[in-house]
Amino acid sequence: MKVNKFKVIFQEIANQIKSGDLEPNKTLPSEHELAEQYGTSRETIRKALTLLAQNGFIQKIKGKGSVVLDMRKMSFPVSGLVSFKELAKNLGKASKTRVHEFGLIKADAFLKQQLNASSKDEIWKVVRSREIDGEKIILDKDFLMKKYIPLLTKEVCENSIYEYIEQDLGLKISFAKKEIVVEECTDEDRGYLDIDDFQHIVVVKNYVYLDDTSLFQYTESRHRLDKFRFVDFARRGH
Amino acid sequence: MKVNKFKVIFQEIANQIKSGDLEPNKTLPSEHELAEQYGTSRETIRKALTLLAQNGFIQKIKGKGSVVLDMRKMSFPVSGLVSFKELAKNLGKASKTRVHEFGLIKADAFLKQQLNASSKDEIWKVVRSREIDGEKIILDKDFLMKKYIPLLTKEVCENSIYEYIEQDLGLKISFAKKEIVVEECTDEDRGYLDIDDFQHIVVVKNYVYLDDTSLFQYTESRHRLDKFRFVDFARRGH
DNA sequence: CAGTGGTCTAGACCACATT
DNA sequence: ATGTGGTCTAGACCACTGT
Repeated sequence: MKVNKFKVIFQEIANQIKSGDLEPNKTLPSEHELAEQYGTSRETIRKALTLLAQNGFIQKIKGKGSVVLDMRKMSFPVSGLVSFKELAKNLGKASKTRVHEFGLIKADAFLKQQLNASSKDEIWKVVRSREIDGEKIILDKDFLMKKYIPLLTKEVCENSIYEYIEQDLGLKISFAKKEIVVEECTDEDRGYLDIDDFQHIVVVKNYVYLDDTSLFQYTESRHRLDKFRFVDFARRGH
Repeated sequence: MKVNKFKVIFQEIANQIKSGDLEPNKTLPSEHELAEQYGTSRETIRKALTLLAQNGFIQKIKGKGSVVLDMRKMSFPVSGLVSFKELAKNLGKASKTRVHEFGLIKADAFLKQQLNASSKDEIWKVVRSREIDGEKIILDKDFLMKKYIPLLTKEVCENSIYEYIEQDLGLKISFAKKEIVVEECTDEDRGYLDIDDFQHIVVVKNYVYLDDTSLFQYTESRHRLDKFRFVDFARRGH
């Protein structure tokens, strides 16, 4: 495993903040002091602190120092690019995944557009429902290019597709375009989820790319209205 | 105005990508070449490229180079921390703002919690509707601490509160916690917006902080279901 | 092999806040 | 005046990709 000093320092300080070991509204040691403590150069410390600032852990104030932000008020952002398994683990709730559809299909017009696929591309289609605290509230529809994922099994889909792709296939999931909209419920939604009387459903559309910029997955994550929650930390671009 | 080499380089390359001058899927000149071109050190070039990567303009690939991503497919993220005026300008649509409520109030229980306010804190309350293409579809409810914004006028609210805060007051809006949920429509929503038959409304809650980490604003931006759209660019686990 | 980006260093100068 | 973070430099070594 590759070690990066600045990532290690980022993690250590992040953990100290999460555990409350470093208290909100207090300042960290100065960059100079940290450089001495960790036996690195100041620029390396600065890379770690930049990561902390980007993730909402600290605020750097010129002339003063790096102030620890109150993460409780932040109720941590899960906005990025996380699999359901990782998310459920963070939430610490009982969750259950059911695979309703699983197989290889040809790209139709819709998928050709979403995935930049050609007519002869084969695509894995997976439909899964997610049950949290006894209610089926999320429907995940995944479409993965066979070109990049040659083999997929139902067992993998019951666990975590991302875990399989990253750990077993050694591919690197890198970035995604994410879009959140509200649509009318479909019969499919009503069939697989506990929709109650809701007429609409929140749809999170993801276009997911690998390391080498190839688009390999299109995903629709359909959330029951009342259970949807998206938390983000944003900085203002100056 | 302060000039930062790496920000200038970031802007220049970003503009070249936006204009199509630099084509998608081609690589930028190497960091070494760019350093020569701009007459800077390589680390400075790297800061600019890091910004480009974080904002979805390029993908850096070890051993190969920095590949220009296809921003058309990305249909520009407006996820961050932007005022409605900035957003409307980006969209290029006809928009109109109406101020329905404007005044100073005392912090009630709800606001005390949202803004960490005490009983004697005074708070500006502003309620505005936003009309786009002839339809009133967004209701913005703003609460600002008088402690940080001593004076506010109706005219400012009709233009842009952020512009006033940043340009006239010289305060720096720095970061925000953002939360997106769906709620049931209130009578207030129906009164000020063209809600049609929708039962629910998308609510974006913002807790906005200044430069010195003080929480100065709580905002609810209430969007009609069918017109809501949130686009984001996300990178996986740094 | 040469060329690329990734990490790290030791030092410099600046702008800002506090004393 | 001192200490803080912000920017920038010139160079080093590494890991990865292509030929």
